[in-house]
Amino acid sequence: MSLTAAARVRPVGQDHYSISEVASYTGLSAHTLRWYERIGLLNGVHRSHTGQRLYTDGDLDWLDLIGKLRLTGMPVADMVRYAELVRAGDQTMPERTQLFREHREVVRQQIEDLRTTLAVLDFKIEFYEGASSQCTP
Amino acid sequence: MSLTAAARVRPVGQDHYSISEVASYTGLSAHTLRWYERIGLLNGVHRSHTGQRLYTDGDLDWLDLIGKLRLTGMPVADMVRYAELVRAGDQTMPERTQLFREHREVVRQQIEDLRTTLAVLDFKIEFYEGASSQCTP
DNA sequence: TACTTGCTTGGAGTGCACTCCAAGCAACAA
DNA sequence: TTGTTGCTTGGAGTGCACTCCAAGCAAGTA
Repeated sequence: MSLTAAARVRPVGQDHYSISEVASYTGLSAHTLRWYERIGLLNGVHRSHTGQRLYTDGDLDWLDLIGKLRLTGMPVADMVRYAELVRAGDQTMPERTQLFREHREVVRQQIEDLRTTLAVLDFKIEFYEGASSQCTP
Repeated sequence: MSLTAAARVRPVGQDHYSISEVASYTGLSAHTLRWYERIGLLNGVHRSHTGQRLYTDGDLDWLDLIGKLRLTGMPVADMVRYAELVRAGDQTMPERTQLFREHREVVRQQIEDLRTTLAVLDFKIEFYEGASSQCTP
C-alpha cells in the first residue's frame, strides 16, 4: 500500500524525466503511466524529437497528488473528473472544493474504521498471546 | 465503505437467521454470503429441513470480524487462510497471532497514509476557498 | 554492421471481488 | 389450484484497475 523511501527520491532536478525514471519514482509501472495518460488522468505530457515522453516536475507533483488520492481508495473515474475540472480552468474551483470536501469525509470515516479494526486486532493478538503463554508457563 | 447504523441492527436474538436477514444485517448481498461459504470463508452454515441456510449468532460475529478485515483491504484469500487456521484448531494460534501482527502494521501504515492525505485535502480546500473569496470579497 | 536497450502504439488479457442467471423447490395466500 | 415469495444450485458475466503483447523505431555499444 505504501512505497519504499528509496523509490520516492526524485531524480536530478532537470525537469524532464523518462517514463522509466517516473516509474521508479512513483512506483507505478510504465504501462500504468501510459494508461493514465490515455484515460485523461495525466494530460499533455511533452515528447522528445523522437516521440518519447518527457515528464516535468509539474507532472511529478500531479502524480504525487493522484497517488495520495489513490491510497484513499478514490476511484480512477473520480480522479479523471478532477483532472477535467483542472483543465477546464479557474471557474471550476467551487466544484473542486466540493469534490475534496466530500472526499475528506470519506477519508475521515476510513480512519475511524481503521482505528476500530486496529483495536480488534490488538485485542485478538493479546488474546492469542495469553492463550499460548498458558500452554508454556 | 461504511454501513449505515440501521443495517447493523442484529435481528431478534433467536440464534438462527435466514440469508436475507443476514444480508440486511451485514450489508453483504445474499450472493456474496453464498460465495463466501463456497470459497471457505464461512464454514458449516446450518440448514433447515428444507435445505435453507440458518445462520447463528456465532456466524454473525465471524462476519463482523471478516467485515472489519475487509474494510482494511485484507485480500479475501488471506481471510480464507485465517479461516482455515481457525478450523485447524488451537495449535495454529501462533500462526494466527503472526498473521494479525503483520496485518496490524499494514493497518497502522494505512492510517498514516490517510492522515497525510487528509492534510493535503485540508490544504487544497483552504487554498480553493481563499482563491474564491478573493473573487467575491 | 549487428546487437541490445528503451521506448512507441492499439488492443487484448488478467486478477480480484463480487454479481447475476436460469431452472427448480418449498411454503403460504387468494 | 394458481400464483407469489424466498430460497437453492453451478456456472457464467461484470467492473475495476491495471498488465501484457506484438510489432516496430531510435540510439548507443561491440
